[in-house]
Amino acid sequence: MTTETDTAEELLRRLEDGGHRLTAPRRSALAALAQRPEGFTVEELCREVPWAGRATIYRTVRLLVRMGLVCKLSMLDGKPLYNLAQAGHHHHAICLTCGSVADVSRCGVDHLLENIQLLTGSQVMGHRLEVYVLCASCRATAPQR
Amino acid sequence: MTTETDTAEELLRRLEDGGHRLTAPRRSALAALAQRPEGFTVEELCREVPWAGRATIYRTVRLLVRMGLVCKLSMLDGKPLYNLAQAGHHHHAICLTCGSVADVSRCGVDHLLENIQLLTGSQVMGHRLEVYVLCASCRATAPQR
DNA sequence: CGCATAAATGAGACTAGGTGTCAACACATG
DNA sequence: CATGTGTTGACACCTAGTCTCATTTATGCG
Ligand SMILES: [Zn+2]
Ligand SMILES: [Zn+2]
Ligand SMILES: [Zn+2]
Ligand SMILES: [Zn+2]
Repeated sequence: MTTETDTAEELLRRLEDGGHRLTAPRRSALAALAQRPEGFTVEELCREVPWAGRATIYRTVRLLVRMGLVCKLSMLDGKPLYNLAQAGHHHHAICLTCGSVADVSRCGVDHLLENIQLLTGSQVMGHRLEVYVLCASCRATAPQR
Repeated sequence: MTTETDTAEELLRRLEDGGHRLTAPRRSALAALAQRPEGFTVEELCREVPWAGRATIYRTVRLLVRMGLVCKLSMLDGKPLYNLAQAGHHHHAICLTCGSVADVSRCGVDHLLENIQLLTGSQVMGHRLEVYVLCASCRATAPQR
């Protein structure tokens, strides 16, 4: 299985492959980030790596998002949340109670997008789908009342 | 056909029905809002009704969102955009060029949501689907290069 | 109508989330 | 070693939004 350290190493490798330098602040940010499979905010990272500049952390996360290594998603109220990206196009099932994020790989909206294109004459450029759930373990600990 | 004034009147009526007072700032905010079928930001409303307090405008929009009369949606970068709600559950096709918002009533993701529920054991509580498009008129004026 | 009172307002402080600037620094390369 | 590009961090600044609290106002009741 993949450990958090492996994940951080992998991210570092990808950064390097992309022609980016592996600096101390980046290593720390990636290490902190890799330990949070449940999703994170940039401010949380800043608090976990206080000796690195806030702007640097934001720049690092933005870089990772642009490289497709991290996803920026949107909670129901619009608040942003980040998480490590799985490969390829996917959507997110976010638990409203514990905040865990499950990636949903199979995209079932292609048909809807085609319809929109046909009906409105518009060209679909992108889409965002977030599903807000009560995850299995949260259902177990706090059953439906 | 429905004019902007009709729209504002309708919103006022809905507010009143909900037990809310019809104050001058609310009337102005609704009037401004009704003139923007293409979607708006709260800051824009504030600029259009400068003699009403900023907090009041935010409170009014929040009220309308909670009453389901206005939708808060999310651009690709996460920036919020508001628009008048059509009836019932729907999604949004947002033009990246002109910012117009087309409501998409028929929801095609039910099947996907069912799958998520079955596969992960989680209970789907809500979802958000935004489609980013190049609308028909924007395609016409700035054709695909 | 007049009044009580709860709802609503507005000024302004505050927060989260994020970008832009710029001088200083770190490296790699010739 | 010189030079140039990538990166950093302090800090100012921005949008979006909430909170407080003293003051005002809409509305229902007598
Ligand atoms: Zn959960
Ligand atoms: Zn998709
Ligand atoms: Zn358009
Ligand atoms: Zn839907």
